[in-house]
Amino acid sequence: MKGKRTDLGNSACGIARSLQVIGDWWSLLIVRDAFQGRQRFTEFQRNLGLAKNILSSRLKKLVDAGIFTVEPDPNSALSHLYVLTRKGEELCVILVALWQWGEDHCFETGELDHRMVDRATGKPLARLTLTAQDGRKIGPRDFRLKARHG
Amino acid sequence: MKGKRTDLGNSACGIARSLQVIGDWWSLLIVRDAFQGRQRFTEFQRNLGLAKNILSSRLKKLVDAGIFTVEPDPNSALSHLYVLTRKGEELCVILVALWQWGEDHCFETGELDHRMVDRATGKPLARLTLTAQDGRKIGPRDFRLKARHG
DNA sequence: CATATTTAGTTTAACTTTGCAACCTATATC
DNA sequence: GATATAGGTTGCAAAGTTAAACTAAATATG
Repeated sequence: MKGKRTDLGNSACGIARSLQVIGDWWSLLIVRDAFQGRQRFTEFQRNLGLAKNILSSRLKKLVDAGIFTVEPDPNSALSHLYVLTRKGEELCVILVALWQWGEDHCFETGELDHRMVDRATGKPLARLTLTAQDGRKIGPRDFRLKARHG
Repeated sequence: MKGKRTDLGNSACGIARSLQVIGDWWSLLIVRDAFQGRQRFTEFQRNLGLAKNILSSRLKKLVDAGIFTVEPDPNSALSHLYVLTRKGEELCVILVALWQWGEDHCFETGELDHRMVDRATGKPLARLTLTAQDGRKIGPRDFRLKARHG
């Protein structure tokens, strides 16, 4: 069996499992657009500029994975809406983590003209930081994976 | 120009910029392995089981992007070490966000046998949560993108 | 010293996935 | 009835992935 993308869906690693679902090239960008209020096939397609067959297959995969549900569109009988589930909404942490890292490391100074802000106050979100159970902030080398039983 | 992957590197979106760098199928898994202490080509290759040419091109891209530096191996003149830079270490937040989401949504109950723990205490990390500047925890619908100047 | 092994790749050939354009179907609107 | 819109499907070309073979240098072994 050659040329086939490795299946990470049975890995013991939570990161690999997540990537199996949302690690495709367009998936997280579709979810990002959904957070910005887009709901229809055509809205995603126009905004992202990806081919319709790819969008179709990604949406199918995301619906199968329980990240979107398909709802009827109250305004149009031939259109339907892709609505984020709870599982999909919880991807917000990953999106913000990606945004903050990109903001820090992937723009020239002054190049970035948007901010991720609190809807209530319009002020930027606080930075996501790794935190221990007791509330201590911890650094990038202060965590590890631990087997549960022995 | 057909069949070519869209370049997200000039997008105004921080998420798209991040994905341009670390959105490839294997890149974040290589970084994950680096956090677990792996440093050599062969260690990555054996552990991840990916083809060597793919590992070679991913490592090249990650070095170019400033996520790894190549250092000489003090124990072997023909081996060298891939060492995470500061920029690479700051991906920890993204990895933990992916881990926690995967832990919640991508395993059957009892299937997951590892935990992401604080190295000092051995206890699981606190959950990453979106937080406003004043410390309020906010939900998945309480943030948005805002243009910086008008 | 000669041979074998290890490390870190590169090259090649077969195969899979992605991407674009063009086409299709069903409903709605003029 | 003609046209537009939403949401696809199909066919083909390009790019990505794989395993396996091959290089080349450094080290280990006999």
